[in-house]
Amino acid sequence: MEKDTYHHGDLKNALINAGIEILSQEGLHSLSLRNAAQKAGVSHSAPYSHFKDKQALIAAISTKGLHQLYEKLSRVAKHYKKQPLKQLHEVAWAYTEFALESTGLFKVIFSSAIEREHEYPDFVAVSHQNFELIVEVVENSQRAGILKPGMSSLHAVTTWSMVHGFIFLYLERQVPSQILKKYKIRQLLNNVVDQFIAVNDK
Amino acid sequence: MEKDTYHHGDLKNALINAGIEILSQEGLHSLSLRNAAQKAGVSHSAPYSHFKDKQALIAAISTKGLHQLYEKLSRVAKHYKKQPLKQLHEVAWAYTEFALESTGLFKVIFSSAIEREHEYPDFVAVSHQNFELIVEVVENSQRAGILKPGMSSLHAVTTWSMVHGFIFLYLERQVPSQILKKYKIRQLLNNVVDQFIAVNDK
DNA sequence: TGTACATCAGTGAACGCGCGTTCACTGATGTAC
DNA sequence: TGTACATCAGTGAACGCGCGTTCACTGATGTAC
Repeated sequence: MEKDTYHHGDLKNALINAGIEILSQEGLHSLSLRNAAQKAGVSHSAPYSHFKDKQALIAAISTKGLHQLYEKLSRVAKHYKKQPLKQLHEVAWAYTEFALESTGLFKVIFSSAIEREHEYPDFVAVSHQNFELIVEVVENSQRAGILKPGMSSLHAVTTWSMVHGFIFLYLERQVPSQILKKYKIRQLLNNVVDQFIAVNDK
Repeated sequence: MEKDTYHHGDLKNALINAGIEILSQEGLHSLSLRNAAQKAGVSHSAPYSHFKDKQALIAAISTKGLHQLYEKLSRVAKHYKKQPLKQLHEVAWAYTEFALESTGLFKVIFSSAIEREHEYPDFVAVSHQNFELIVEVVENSQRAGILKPGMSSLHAVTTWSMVHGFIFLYLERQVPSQILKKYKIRQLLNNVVDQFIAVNDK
């Protein structure tokens, strides 16, 4: 974060990382070009040498965040490939962990803060990558008889909805406190996923 | 919205309604005290006669919105009480409809925009009311064998997560466009709910 | 190797904007007599 | 019924704030000769 020379050298990445830090520490409401510039140790107009406008910085931050999420999810998915039920649980948990660790980043990624998506093809690409990963996990579960058969992309929307909805309600403090007192978040998530596993109902 | 007298008469409610209108038409980013005051045809400092600060207006708006949601959901729940499967589908649909019709209001309600919840007991109360309604629908389905048995409040969190997550992903334009091209939102929601109905797997 | 120069990343002053909030005020209302 | 007065809802000027964005500039860098 310190600055020795007039030319920063890697200001573009420094601004992206500053933005991610701001999101983690203070939240979306504090994310501004001026704030990111300050955190990168640079004047408030310097970002314009690297980003067209605020949207462009947000797009870069979201893209990097989505890549991080994809890395995390695909690592877990790969590791548990042979155990579909465990894979489903662990990928869902990894998604939840990411949201808990990088709440501000997670929120901005899925907040449609990017208004003109088509101007940021990298973002769209990694977005698809993530969805395809969910589809693969769902198909793996379907093959193992853990999830009902059927169009996997539709089931992927459902599975994603469930996990995403849960973590969102949790982050927004909508889960009743008497439930939070009794259960850890991991237990709640397991319960959510288990409820979803339809076929081999005990 | 017009003003004939120096004293407005019912400015408090007028401001709440103005806020709701702003949320519907322009979204959360446009909701400000000054904007609401202008929409109510009153000077920008008039709101301070009725609300302590911006938080208080947001709390009042959220509370009214949650009441509206509760009215809608409970009407539907009551109507389909004798058909638990249909009840589950229709309540989920009513929730979705509310989010589609009053997107900005829906988002602000579930955005933890209220920072000091305990200062707004009415909000907390109607929030619980809504959750209890979900619990009742879940219990009704459990009695009919449509949902697995188990602690209904936990299952309610799951059910809510699923519907909430789906509509949130939809509103934030996260559902892949190739899926949106093929299916109407009502079909997608039905698919989500059906996937969730575990026991009587065809 | 040394110098002239083009490039362009980063600076800092300036702009206009909308915001939340305060404060001394004004004027409509309703009540006490 | 008519008047004096307290109340308090609503006004408008003012404050300080952070923001995105522009623009003429400066100074570090690397390349052509």
